[in-house]
Amino acid sequence: MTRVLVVEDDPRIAADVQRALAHAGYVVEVTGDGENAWFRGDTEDYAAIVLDLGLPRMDGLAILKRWRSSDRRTPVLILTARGSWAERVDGIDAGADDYLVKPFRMEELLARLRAIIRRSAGHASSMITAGEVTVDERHKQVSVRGVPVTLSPLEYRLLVYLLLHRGRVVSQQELAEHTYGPDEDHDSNALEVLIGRVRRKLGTPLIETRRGFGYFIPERTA
Amino acid sequence: MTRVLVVEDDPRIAADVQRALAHAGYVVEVTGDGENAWFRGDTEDYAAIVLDLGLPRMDGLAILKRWRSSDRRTPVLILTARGSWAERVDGIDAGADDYLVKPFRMEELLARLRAIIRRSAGHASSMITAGEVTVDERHKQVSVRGVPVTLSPLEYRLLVYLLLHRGRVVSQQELAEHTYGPDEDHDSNALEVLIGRVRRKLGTPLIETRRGFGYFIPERTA
DNA sequence: TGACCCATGTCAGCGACATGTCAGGCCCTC
DNA sequence: GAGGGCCTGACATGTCGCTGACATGGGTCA
Repeated sequence: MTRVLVVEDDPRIAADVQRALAHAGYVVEVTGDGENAWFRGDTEDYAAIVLDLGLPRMDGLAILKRWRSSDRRTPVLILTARGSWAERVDGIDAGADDYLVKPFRMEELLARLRAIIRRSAGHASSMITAGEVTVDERHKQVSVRGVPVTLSPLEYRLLVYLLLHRGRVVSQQELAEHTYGPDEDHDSNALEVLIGRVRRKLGTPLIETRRGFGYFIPERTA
Repeated sequence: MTRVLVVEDDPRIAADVQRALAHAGYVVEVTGDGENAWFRGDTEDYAAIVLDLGLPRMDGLAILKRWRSSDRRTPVLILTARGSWAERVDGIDAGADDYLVKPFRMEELLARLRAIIRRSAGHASSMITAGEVTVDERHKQVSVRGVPVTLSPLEYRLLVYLLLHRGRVVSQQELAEHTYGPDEDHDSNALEVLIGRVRRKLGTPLIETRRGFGYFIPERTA
């Protein structure tokens, strides 16, 4: 099963692409909204993302940069109306894996998509491990020393984000943004409570507190 | 000797397909007339049938349904100009074994034809099993511990999708998209009701709920 | 045509769980 | 040792998913 996210606000193109991809055997999800796209790309697990530049609400390049800066390495294929060289460079710089100018032939989209998925196949693993804790993205399940632990959606998202950024201190604000979504006000201590619950469920010291800076999961745990 | 019937009224396409199939070693018969196609499919014995929708005199889907309702199980590959999801679903529901959108590459037609012929040769590749539940995709039949269970079309589609993706958590949104088709409004709890009905009919715990994540069928069931 | 049947959607209520809020306590830091 | 950052338990509220009952609507058969 191969899931692909299509981010495109023109409904006609979106429908065409969706049909072609579905027919090629992908499981396709479509969104035309930038915020939504960013959030899904950040929290869900896709084999690849087809990203239109020029979206309402949030620019495609901005979304891509945010994914990359938070370490989501899902391969991204950019679509753009204009084919200017500068824009192409911007896209590649922002971390796109390939680039396609509209209008394009559907076969070409399919070919390029296959290519970037194949290329990325060597990297992606859906298991994340740190210390005694293992996260299985396919099952959305966490285990400690092999024993399954049930986390709620928010707890899960928080833990995965910290794990993806292990070896680095993650500030409360950053963590909140990636757990709850963007532009959520947070003056409360909900995040601290959440951290506490995750710690208790894991039952093993994993998430460290860096007083005044944020939270931290060590890179190598013996 | 492998006979294939091609039902296609566009003479150019018909000629192309005939040439390609003949070249691939099939014995090819062509007709562009719906009545005639139905009659031959009903009385002759083909390894497979390539069926264009949108024929004069008798609609392709209607032909297919008549064959199926009189128990002709010859594998059918549908051709259609439009690739709408609804149409695809209709085709599959009517008993088509596969589906191809025009324009298509001849290699793809050949590959899919080989696939449905091989599948129909009696191999179990169209059987899905998980735990005590078995689904025979060819005959669209579900049984639990060998006892047949009757599912409605929607229930069946939902179950098959979950089974095809067993070992992975499938979100409600994804499941709804593949059960009802894309761009359907989804504010109701119809999907939950459907899940409930499938569970009751199966009578055995198979579909697990991952609260907040989606539904899940385990990969290996003892 | 009318009487039924089946598939499906809708709704309301329930129970369980998820999450936010708050208050008090701990502990590090200066 | 005072203050602020962080933790934790208890509680309140919200949300999710399940279920039974009913409504609807398309098909079928006499």
